[in-house]
Amino acid sequence: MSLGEVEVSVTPEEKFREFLQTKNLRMTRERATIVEHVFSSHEHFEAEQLIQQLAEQRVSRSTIYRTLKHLEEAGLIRKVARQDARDVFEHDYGYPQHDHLICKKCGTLIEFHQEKIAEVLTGVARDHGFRMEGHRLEVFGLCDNCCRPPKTRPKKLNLL
Amino acid sequence: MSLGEVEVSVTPEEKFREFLQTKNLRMTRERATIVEHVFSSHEHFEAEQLIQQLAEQRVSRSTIYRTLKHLEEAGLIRKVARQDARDVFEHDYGYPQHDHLICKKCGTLIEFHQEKIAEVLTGVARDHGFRMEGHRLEVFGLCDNCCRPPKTRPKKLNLL
DNA sequence: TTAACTGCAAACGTTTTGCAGGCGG
DNA sequence: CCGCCTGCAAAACGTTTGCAGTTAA
Repeated sequence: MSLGEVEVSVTPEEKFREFLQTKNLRMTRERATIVEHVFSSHEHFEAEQLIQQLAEQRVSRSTIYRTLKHLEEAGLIRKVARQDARDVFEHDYGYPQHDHLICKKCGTLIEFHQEKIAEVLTGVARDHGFRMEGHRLEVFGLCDNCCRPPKTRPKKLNLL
Repeated sequence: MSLGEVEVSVTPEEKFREFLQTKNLRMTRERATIVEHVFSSHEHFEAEQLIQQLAEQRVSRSTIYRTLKHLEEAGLIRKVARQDARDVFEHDYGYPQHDHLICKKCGTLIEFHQEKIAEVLTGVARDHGFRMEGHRLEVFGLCDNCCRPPKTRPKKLNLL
């Protein structure tokens, strides 16, 4: 998306395979299908979407949930937000660190990057003897579009 | 807690009553009981805790969930995190703005305040034409205690 | 060969809802 | 009084799990 990509030496599939090996787990057709699909675009996604999109490739609901867990543990994806009652994921591997503005009205996720935030958090963690491993920052509000309601610009001299 | 309190002119109960009026809702015994209980301490809490603690005061599960929604809409409380599968709430009214370090091991929530974060976010929002209303920042990692595993400091010259 | 994997359906835990009676303003 | 409120039990929701057959290594 807008933030560009990070140079990576290993494909997500390979990285996942390496992770699986360290855990004595196996690369299966289903897992390969899921990683490939997930990393075929940089969109945010939810479990339910994958389930529907991968149904015709014969990947079951359970396998998708189970694999998402592994992908998260492998550091390939991460939960970025919660919308309605569902977890929203995105790539964590091969994608620069960033956070999100979340429109309460239309649900759009706008990515942004601000070095300062990580800096501040590093300091805070140090002050508390906290070993920081990551963070999730959700900024709520109204996006540019939803701010100005009268999108329906009434053509002058209509009825009346 | 550690961050002190904010000077407020209106009690939470009063503020809630005002909110209810603007929405044509009513202050009932159950709602009063809940607000009072929630604001009797500054602890983080979950719905289930309230349900158990207020059972003897005859407040039902449904009423608690329904009231939590109202309290959140009224700006009296906010969701600060999700632990296991449950939402964690805290006071939003009469309590200074802050964020949390969350220990992945013991679940402790450590509050911290950093002016810089709000500043940065204000700038980011402006740049995106985003009308910011609030944010939720969860910093994951290991707390001071859980960092150093050998808490069981073996007394020198014990066995052996 | 064997331990990990899969799909299915049933189970789960939290949160929501329909309903019939109760009560605040 | 009217319309919002409550408790109850059942439903809904996303997610997890037990199981018996399947498959990677």
